Amino acid sequence: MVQQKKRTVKIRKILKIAYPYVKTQLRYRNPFELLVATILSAQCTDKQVNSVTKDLFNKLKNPCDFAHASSETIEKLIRPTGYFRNKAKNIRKCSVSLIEKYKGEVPQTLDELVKLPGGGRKTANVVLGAAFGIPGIVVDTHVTRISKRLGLTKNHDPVKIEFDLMKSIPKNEWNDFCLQLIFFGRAVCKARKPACFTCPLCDLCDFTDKTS
DNA sequence: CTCCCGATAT
DNA sequence: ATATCAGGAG
Repeated sequence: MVQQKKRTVKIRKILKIAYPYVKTQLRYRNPFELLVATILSAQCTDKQVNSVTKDLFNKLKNPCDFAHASSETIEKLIRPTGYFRNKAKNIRKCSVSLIEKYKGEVPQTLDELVKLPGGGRKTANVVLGAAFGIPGIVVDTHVTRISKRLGLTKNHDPVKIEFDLMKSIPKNEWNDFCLQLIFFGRAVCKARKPACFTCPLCDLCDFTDKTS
């Protein structure tokens, strides 16, 4: 629909003005550190991830270090991020896989990244975008919530939302657009108490908050 | 679908 | 006390 297309263009323009320079808040020095940090970021704030990765990457520097470390060692280092048993196990399996399949390097395609233990489409697209500059739609909790509120999708399935956004957003803006939604989601269009009164998109949005 | 789970905001 | 945080595996 033509109206819907124009609305999407307006939304993109306003978000670009509100968040002109977006970059992941996850701290990392190489693709492998970003991969680990992104696995740790599941159901956890970036700030909380950064608080453990400083010490974590000081002690375990590469896939080989993680592969040889015990699960207990990794668990202790990442505990504050939650889901620490699953995450420790996944990061170790992921490191083993990187060594066996890719000589310890992080692969640069979506198909290869999604097959790594502990990393799904969201993790894969974060790594592709931030570490390698390859366009990808990152569907996390913020992107899901806001896409629905703004009517950019009617779907609930993250993969369907990813493909809906791929169709309506120019490819060279996929990464920035998702990061803009995430910053916007943290500051304004929050899950719990959205700040609709100060929202720059309120005229383009039909969502009404029922919790306040 | 359920389970994993600590830290923080409300 | 409860909802939420750059989700993924079984």
